[in-house]
Amino acid sequence: MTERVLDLRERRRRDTQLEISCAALDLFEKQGCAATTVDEIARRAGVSPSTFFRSFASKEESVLGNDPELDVDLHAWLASTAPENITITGIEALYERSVERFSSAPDEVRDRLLRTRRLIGADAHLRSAAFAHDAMTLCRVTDAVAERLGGHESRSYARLLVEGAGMVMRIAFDDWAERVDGGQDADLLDIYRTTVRDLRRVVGRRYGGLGWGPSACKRGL
Amino acid sequence: MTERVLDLRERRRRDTQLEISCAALDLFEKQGCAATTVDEIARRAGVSPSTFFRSFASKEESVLGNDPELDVDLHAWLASTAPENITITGIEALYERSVERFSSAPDEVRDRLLRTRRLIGADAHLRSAAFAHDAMTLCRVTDAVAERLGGHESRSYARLLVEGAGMVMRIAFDDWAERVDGGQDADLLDIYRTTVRDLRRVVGRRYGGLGWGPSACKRGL
DNA sequence: GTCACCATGACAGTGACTGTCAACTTGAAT
DNA sequence: ATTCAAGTTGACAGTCACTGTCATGGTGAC
Repeated sequence: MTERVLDLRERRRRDTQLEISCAALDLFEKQGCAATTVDEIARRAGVSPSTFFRSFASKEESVLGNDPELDVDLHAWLASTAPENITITGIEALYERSVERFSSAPDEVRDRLLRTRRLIGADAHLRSAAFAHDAMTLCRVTDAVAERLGGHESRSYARLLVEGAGMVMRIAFDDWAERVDGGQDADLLDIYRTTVRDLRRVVGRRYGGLGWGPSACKRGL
Repeated sequence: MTERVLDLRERRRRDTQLEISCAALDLFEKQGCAATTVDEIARRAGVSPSTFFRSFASKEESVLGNDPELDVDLHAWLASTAPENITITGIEALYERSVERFSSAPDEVRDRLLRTRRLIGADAHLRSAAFAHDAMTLCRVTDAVAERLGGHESRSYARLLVEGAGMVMRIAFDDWAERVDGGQDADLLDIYRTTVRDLRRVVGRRYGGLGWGPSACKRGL
């Protein structure tokens, strides 16, 4: 069994998955996620429901993709970076590369992302599913980061790093979709960088530095 | 129809929900969430499956509670705070009050929270559900905050505020459960405050200030 | 006592998801 | 060309989550 075989089958597998994702996206846009059945998606994609569930765990997952290169980048980065240099800045840089990949991807790919985030913005149920989907990804990333951090920092610290950066990415995507839908010709990379900076603006204050500590809260209400 | 009626029925309703939550918690601990059916939970709680679904949308939701007073606090705070004073510090203070409520709650209440977070830490599927559950709550909070912020800041900014604070809360809860399980007598409120400070430690650097910007990433890999 | 209201349970129905099995495809070895 | 091995697929049965409807019964108000 040479590599070529695996590559060939892998490629076919991805083709099928793409077919399913596109079918699901079309149907979700046309009639909503709730009103769409897996059978319908499978039929439109030209496969059986069995095959659908071999590729995706649920109809929601079928439109929620991941950037596979992100994983590769992450592990390369972790391997080449000393624990004390593992910061949110580094993880944000990884995500920025991913954003760049999307920005310079063919229109078709960028369009699919846009349509997906548009659905997520419009459908609460899908939004929940997207969060759940992210949670699993982020958990894997956190495991890898925490392991590399070793005793340097706690697992909670690793979670703050990873989930913080993930949050920024998620918000940037949604903001981008919202702006594009609003008629602006928004640039995804610009928005991502702005959101990263906004995070500093949001968090860049001392805790309790304002008059609104918990005690003031008690008094005020 | 006086208020007393509503109050009485509401109280009974809450009793039923609590009964269901406890039954679900027990069963999830004993045999896992996946191996537990809604029928089983309902039977143990002494209600019909119909009644179960009248209270909770899914078996996962049945163990994922919310602090109802948080909502009250939030709206009071928003009403009494000028847009330019709406910061993450304020939201963190609200959450801190909620944490205080839990910290000083009866053992039984605190125990239920602990057991829930323990399950969430151990079961990936439940963790996803918890994220999805949080997503809906955070979205409502974001709506309220964004409305109050008005034109002052973008919706993305509001999301960073709300989801950032929510992330800290979530991580603090899980950290607490993990420590308690590890044998330490961890204090929830201490952990929450530490996590809030850790967020500053994580984010308190300039973006791109390290040698690991995106371009370095391209070179290095 | 009676009325209005609402909570509950029974039930039927749909659709998500799982596991299994037989048929088929395809690259590889002879 | 034939055969083999491995993996992919679709068909099918089964379980369970979840929804909607309806009749029943309990409860407080008058």
